Amino acid sequence: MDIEALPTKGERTRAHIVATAAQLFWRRNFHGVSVDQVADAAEVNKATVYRYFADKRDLALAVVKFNGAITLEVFFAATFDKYSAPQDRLAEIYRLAYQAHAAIHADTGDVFGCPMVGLALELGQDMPEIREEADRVFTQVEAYLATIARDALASRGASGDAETLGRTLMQLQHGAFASSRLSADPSRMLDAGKAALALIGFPDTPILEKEDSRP
Amino acid sequence: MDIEALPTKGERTRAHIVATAAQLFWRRNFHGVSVDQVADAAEVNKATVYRYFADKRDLALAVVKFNGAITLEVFFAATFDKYSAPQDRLAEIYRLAYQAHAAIHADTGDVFGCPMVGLALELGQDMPEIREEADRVFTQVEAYLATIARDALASRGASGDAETLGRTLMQLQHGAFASSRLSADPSRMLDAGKAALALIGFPDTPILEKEDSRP
Amino acid sequence: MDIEALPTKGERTRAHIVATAAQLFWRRNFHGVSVDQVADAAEVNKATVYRYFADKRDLALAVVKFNGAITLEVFFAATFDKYSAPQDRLAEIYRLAYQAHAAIHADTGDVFGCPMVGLALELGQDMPEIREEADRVFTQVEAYLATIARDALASRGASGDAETLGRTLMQLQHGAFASSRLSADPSRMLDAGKAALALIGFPDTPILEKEDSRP
Amino acid sequence: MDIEALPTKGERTRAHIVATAAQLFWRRNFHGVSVDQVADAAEVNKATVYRYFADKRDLALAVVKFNGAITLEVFFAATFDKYSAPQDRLAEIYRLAYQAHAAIHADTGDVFGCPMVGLALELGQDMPEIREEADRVFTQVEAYLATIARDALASRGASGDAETLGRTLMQLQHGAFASSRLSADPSRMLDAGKAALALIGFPDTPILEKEDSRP
DNA sequence: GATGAATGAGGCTTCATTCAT
DNA sequence: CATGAATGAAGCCTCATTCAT
Repeated sequence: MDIEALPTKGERTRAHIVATAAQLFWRRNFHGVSVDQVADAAEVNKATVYRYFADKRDLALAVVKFNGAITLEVFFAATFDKYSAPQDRLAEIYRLAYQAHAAIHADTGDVFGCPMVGLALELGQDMPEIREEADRVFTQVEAYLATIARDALASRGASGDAETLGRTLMQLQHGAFASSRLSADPSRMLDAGKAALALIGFPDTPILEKEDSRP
Repeated sequence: MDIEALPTKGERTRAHIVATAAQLFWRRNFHGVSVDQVADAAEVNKATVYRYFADKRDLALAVVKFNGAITLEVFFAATFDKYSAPQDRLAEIYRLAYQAHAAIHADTGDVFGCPMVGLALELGQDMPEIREEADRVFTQVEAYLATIARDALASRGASGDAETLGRTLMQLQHGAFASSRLSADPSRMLDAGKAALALIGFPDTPILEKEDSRP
Repeated sequence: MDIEALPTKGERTRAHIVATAAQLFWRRNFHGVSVDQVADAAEVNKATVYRYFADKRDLALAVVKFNGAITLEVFFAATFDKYSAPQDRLAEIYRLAYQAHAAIHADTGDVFGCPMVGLALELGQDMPEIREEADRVFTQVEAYLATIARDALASRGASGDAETLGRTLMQLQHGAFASSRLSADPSRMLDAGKAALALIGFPDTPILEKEDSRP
Repeated sequence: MDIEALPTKGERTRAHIVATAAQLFWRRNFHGVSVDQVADAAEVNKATVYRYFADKRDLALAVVKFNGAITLEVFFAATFDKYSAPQDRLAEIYRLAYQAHAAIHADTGDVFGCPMVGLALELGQDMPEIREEADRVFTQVEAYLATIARDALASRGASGDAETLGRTLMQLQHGAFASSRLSADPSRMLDAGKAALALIGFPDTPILEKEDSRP
């Protein structure tokens, strides 16, 4: 993640290209961004892009892996380190997602949804590796959410299938990204977050500090 | 919907092109299909496509409208005509979605997810009309689902916010399509269906005929 | 051959592109000419080239076929129509080859050799069809030369194997083109012509009218 | 020729690159081989190639010189040392050429013809030095063949122009390579060898050990 | 009115070559 | 000195779109 810390110049260049492409693909999709634009944005020559990636699709795969790593590390692992109560963890995850989207929305007026799903839907048929990579990431997401579910059931002394609930939470998370993007409204993320907290039996956990102050 | 029934030849040709493009865009995305391929598949000359649609994006918009109409009519309106109990309606909606995906999966080995979301994510940034059209459709979907929620709450004598529940059901439906496609596994649709039925308080409603045999 | 006479506009365009490319590939080789240059020289858009040829190599194959047809028709069939004595036919063939090369040499200072062999050597490993097409043409050339050999043996009442002699004449013809090009000297064609006429037993047949006037 | 014997490491590296490139250019042509591939095959860094050669074309020129040296030394000088009778010398030359091609054909299924002519035809227009270098080599080849012709005429007590015959033999040799490559059939070399031996008046000299058994 | 033919713009990719360590 | 890294210039090809019959 920390590009500066990479040992060789080549690895730094590669990581810089991936991070740049991730931004562009997220905002304008795979087909909406040319390799020229990636190279320009990354301030490298186009041939340098091809030194590190076999082709544009290979770059997309690297971007999906990059996004997957961020998702798992920044959204889940860090949250799990920071909080231990399941409702706090789930609230934090939605809070982070909401804040990220709200910031971008304030900046651009748009909501870009989940960058992995975007790429996987656009390229999945053409490039099964991308779909599979995304699937692998979401299997891990599901495991994190199942842990939250398990802990929540335990803390409430309730019985239930944590794996099934984990899957539902994961699907609801997909829906949160999709409906936020389709409606261009980041607050859909909060709706989903509340529903998710209700699903694990903690309906009143706040996600934002003063969130219910709006009419 | 019934192309044969349209009054003029022009309308039939146009509808035929839309239906053909809808299939192709669904399976191979907008950028994965050329206008040539649409014309070939529809067995019309390419210039004929441009007689009915200003450009390829205009065709995509027509496809989203077409898909929206099918969704609302075939999936929701028809289901509401056929069933009146909320749990039966919800089960039928997921049953239809599952069956459609399972058939395509058996045929192609792939799962293509929601065709509107696919196009909207691919073109949304470029073409706000498409995103807005999809949003409009899902607002109606949400209304149907809120009706189901309202009826379910009423039939159970339970209190709760049907609109909020409708939104959750709609987001879960998005998640069902997304995770089915990402995992290439239509049975994710059933997982979501069960969760949805549980959400409206009818957890034991079967979606398929003999699926409720617990081990 | 007569482009004007082709029935459809498309066929005329295609034939015009082939003829243009044949010139360019002959003078500057396959890799020395870009598709842009072919399109410019033919005064059509580059995409028009790709309407008629799958790719640049497919164009090269068409050029080899075109050159083969010219060789067989203009050099051999026409000569066989015009003359009946074997020595006259052989002399005419070398005369035509010499004159063509001498004219180009006077014009450009260069000698370009056999256009089929040029393309076949440049692309043969990559594209067996081209090598095979050229081989097919030279099998027919060999048959024409075997006929000359047979007639020559018969007219001299000599015995010998016309097929073997035909092959030698064909190989000598290859050598004539090669050594003319390597030395940039069209008169090597005359050297080979004289040797060929000697091989069929008519060593004193003149190829050019006053050719031995030079010191 | 013997790379190991070269005095300095630089000379050895250079010679090694040339020999490697000669193989690659022979089999896949000049434009079919990238400098990267040459460097990889020679197991040197690409910049090392540019240390020894101004550019890729300069490397090609070195390759032609290398091939010319081999041709003159291995094929002609060595043969002239080994045999003194003209028919033996000519037979040996074709034997060597045939054996080399037959071995490669057995190995790869392909016949690659004369490596100098290949490069000269591909680059001749672009790089006159290459054409001229090849021409220089073939002038020497022609001289060797004229010596054979002269000796053959003398040993048969026949009169005739040895220079002219030498040129014919040289052209026939070109034809032998060309038609072998175009037909992908090394035995064309033997056909030409027999014709060459007939031309110098020794038609029954065998090229291979047991090939003269007539049916 | 429908279609074969044509086009301009731009995308992806590769290559020979040079730089900087 | 040798090498990993970088680059500019093209080349091939495709696509959405329009023209002309």
